[in-house]
Amino acid sequence: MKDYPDRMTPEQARRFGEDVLNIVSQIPRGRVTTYGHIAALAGWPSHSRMVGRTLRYTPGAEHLPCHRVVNKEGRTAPGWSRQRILLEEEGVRFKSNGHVDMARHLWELEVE
DNA sequence: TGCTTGACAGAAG
DNA sequence: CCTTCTGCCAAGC
Repeated sequence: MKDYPDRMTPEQARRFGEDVLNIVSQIPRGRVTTYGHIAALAGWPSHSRMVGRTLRYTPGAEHLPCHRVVNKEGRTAPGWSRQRILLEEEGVRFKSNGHVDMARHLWELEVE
């Protein structure tokens, strides 16, 4: 019974970061995916917040399609209004409440 | 060592 | 629909 959370070793953290960037680079144009999905694919389902941290603070993430990552409700990143513009330029539709129409654009990488 | 901060998620009101 | 709270967990201070 773990009454304490698993902690990432430096090696696991490094690997996690790689996987996150790797997955983000595969999001197709005009589609979006979520922080939670990426975290789960990387093997750390409870680390959705770490995905956001990685994208924001990792140098080099800017030239990846990180604007295609939104939260589960289709909300864009707080304080990054340009994200919406970038998505709309790819044809992503937003609902009247300002959220991405997830039913239409959600993309999930399949694993065999 | 302890408290605060988030590019999150889910539940509650 | 929106706000607020709790759980989450690495980073900052």
